[in-house]
Amino acid sequence: MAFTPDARPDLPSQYSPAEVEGALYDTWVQRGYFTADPRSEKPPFSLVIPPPNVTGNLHLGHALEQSMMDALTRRARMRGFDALWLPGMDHASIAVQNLVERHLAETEGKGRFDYSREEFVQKAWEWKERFGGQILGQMRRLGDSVDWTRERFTMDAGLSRAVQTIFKQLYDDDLIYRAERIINWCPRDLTALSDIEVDHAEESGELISIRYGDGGNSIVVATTRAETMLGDTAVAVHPEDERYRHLVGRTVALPLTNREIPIVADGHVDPSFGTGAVKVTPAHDPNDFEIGRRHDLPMLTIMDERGAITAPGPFAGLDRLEARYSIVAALREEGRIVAEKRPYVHSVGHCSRCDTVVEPRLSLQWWVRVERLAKAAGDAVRDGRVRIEPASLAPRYFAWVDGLRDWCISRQLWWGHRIPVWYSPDGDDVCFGPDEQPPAGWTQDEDVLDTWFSSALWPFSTLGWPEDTDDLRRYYPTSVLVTGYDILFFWVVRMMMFGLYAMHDGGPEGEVPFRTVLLHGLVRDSSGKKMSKSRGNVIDPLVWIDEYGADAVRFSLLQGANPGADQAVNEEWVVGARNFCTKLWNATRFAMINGATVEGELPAEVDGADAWILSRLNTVLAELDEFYERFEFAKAADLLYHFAWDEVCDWYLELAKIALAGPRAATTRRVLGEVLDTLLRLLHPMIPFVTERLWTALTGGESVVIAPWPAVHPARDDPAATAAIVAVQAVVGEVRRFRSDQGLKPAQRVPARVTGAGTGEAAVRWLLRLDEPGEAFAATAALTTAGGVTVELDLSGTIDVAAERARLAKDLSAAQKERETNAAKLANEAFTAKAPEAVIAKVRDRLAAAEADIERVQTALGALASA
RNA sequence: GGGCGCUUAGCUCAGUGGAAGAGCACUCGGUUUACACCCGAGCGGUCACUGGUUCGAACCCAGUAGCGCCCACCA
Repeated sequence: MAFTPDARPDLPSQYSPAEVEGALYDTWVQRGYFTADPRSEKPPFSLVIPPPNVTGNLHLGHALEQSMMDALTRRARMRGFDALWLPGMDHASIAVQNLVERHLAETEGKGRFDYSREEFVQKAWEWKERFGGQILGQMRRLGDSVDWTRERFTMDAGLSRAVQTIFKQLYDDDLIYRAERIINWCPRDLTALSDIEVDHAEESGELISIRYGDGGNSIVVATTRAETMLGDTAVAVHPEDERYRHLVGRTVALPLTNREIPIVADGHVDPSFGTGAVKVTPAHDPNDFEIGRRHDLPMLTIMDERGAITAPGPFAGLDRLEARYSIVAALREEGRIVAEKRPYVHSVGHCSRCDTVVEPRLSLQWWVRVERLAKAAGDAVRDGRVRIEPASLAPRYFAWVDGLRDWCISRQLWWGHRIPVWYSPDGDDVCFGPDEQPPAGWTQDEDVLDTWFSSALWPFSTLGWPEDTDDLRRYYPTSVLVTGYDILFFWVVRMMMFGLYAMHDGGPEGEVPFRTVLLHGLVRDSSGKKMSKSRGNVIDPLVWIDEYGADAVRFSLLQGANPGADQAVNEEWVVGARNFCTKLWNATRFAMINGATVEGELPAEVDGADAWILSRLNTVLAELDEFYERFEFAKAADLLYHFAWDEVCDWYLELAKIALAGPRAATTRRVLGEVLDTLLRLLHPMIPFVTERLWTALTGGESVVIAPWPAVHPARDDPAATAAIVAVQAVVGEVRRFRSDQGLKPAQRVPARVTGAGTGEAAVRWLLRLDEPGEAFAATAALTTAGGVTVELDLSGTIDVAAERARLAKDLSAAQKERETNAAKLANEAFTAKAPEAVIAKVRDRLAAAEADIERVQTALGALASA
């Protein structure tokens, strides 16, 4: 079978991603492909990037998230939407402040308070300029089709204006207030933290039982935090606890101090825990704070903001931990320690940023009153205005919004949005909007806002809010939000609350920030462990991009992206994805060498492999669209991988080699062009670079970025052609297996008679290296398949009778087992009475097939015996 | 303490009522003119365990064991 190359490919023989990716990306941006146009006739499709923190580098989780978003955006663009993917970064208040502090300590040997606030903030801006650029560069390397003309930063002028505006609205609506409560305090970062910025970990500590008071007036309390006893202002017992009823209302002497504290009855106390009596430290424990409020107890702060004891006496100045040991020792000396349980495992809160043990602390802070906002956020999902994908994660969302407590939004930090409240010299406080000027002599609140406060505005602040802009009208609500399930509480809930509050659409309730929330899982290492610096298993996506190309990294991540599920990654998968790109490269080269074209209409008369592959294209496209609608990236990637490799490359291109040498070569060239053109478009959202390079070379078109998404052509469905190819595949598979079992070298040509293959005979002969039967032809083996194709081979003198007999015996026993299984089912009256007709028919077919198989194998065994 | 999820081939994972799947790894064969980053052929699983429902269970129900995650004011 000979064919003559009639065209030189415009493609080198090897693909080098590094050489083309950067240039392609720059061209896309220059040509404005990624720039959305609010005046466009096209329907809008929009999404905002979860703004990466300006803390340094992107990790594989970002790469996964952005690969998903880019695939969605690029596909929408190809489908004719005016697609906007809005990029940007988050100032990450506490995280960046910590990094800048560490950086300054290392480089200049100074602490935060060695700088003025202005100097420090300036240093943080320098940090942002330096590392923010790095992140944007990584996004370019990955190929993100973001609209750079709309890039935003949470601390830029427009977003700062949005922050101040909504703060004032909430303040005026009495949804922001200032109050003294117990908050989570980080003694290292010297700031308040919200509940979700505290990580709890089981730790082994000690449970110390201490006798308060003496004689008949004594009571034993148990504590893990003996040092806080200096701030005790009561002992609480359960109101119905008979053991202590007589003590309620009396006082006991607090050891190591000369204070008398009351014994109160409170329902919060669990009589079955410990001694059933609990010490009450209202200023240093959230529970005790509540008890204190109910019983009007004094709130005694005994520690400073760094966790050192301030209560006067021998312990003053000691750190909380030192104080604990000293106080226990002192109590022991006084004989007040009744019991010590060590180790005692309990949960301890840590600062999620610096891991310091958090100190509950009575403090004056700003709060968002969340009840009404959280209700609206919950209802929007409950009534279907927002869809959470996968739906199995919705309960987590509800559990959160339905139990949300007021949100502490003030932070004692410098890097962030300063709280827009000013104090008069008399101490009055007034909130000012962005266009208002506080009177001279007033001073602004020192605190900044929780970084999630500005993040919560991201879907509309980035589009111009509070101004009534074209972008805002057109792109809000955004189409979909893609983020990790671990960010559901931090970010998604808050965007819902603020979006519904701020984005009024004439109705009583605002418009949702997005239609769908798509939650992805975490990227883990190859053995399923979480990536972390301390484990040393963090992988920099750039390293893999350098080695295998951005497409390979993207595709391997998407291959593992099952909705809501974590995924383990390892380098071998990236290698596999790289190999896939190479495969596409070579397939396209092959097509071009052989004159594949996209010029002109497809011929009306198409048959054989050409008809089959066009028919398959329809099916694949329909399945692919279905997977995309359900955000099944892994399945979409798998579908295209197998279609491209197994069907297009392994079968269609091989079969095309025959057609290209025959009278229908022109048709096949056109179909080859059509198939690769379509395949490359379908793959482009996932692997943009290699598809762009190949598609432009193949078609001469401007760019696949702006090429239309392929359509299903019902007229190309061809069940007959499909059945014919399936029959060829079946017999080819069977004979290949036979040849392999017989130890025939692949190149060994064998005389054979082929019957029942129709026009597929040439293909069967080509693929199996079969010669025409000569005059001395004597069939020594016959293979028939379900498609009705028979191949008789002449292996005179070379056949390994024993090997083939063993093989056939194995087939026979499998077929017999199959026959028995299905016959038994049909003999079962319960089955035939209750099973659906389709299932029964299937079993009948299988029985018939098994019987045919048995006959075929027995015939073959007979032929073998006479050979 | 409460809630949720997982357990399928050596590894990482699909499959949620009608014949056990993929990728990688492994074995054998290959200088077939797009591709060895390749081609062809294979090996490999009582679907954690025990019971139940059903004509039929990897899939539904109950329980057991192991692993993981989330929430929580475990003094």
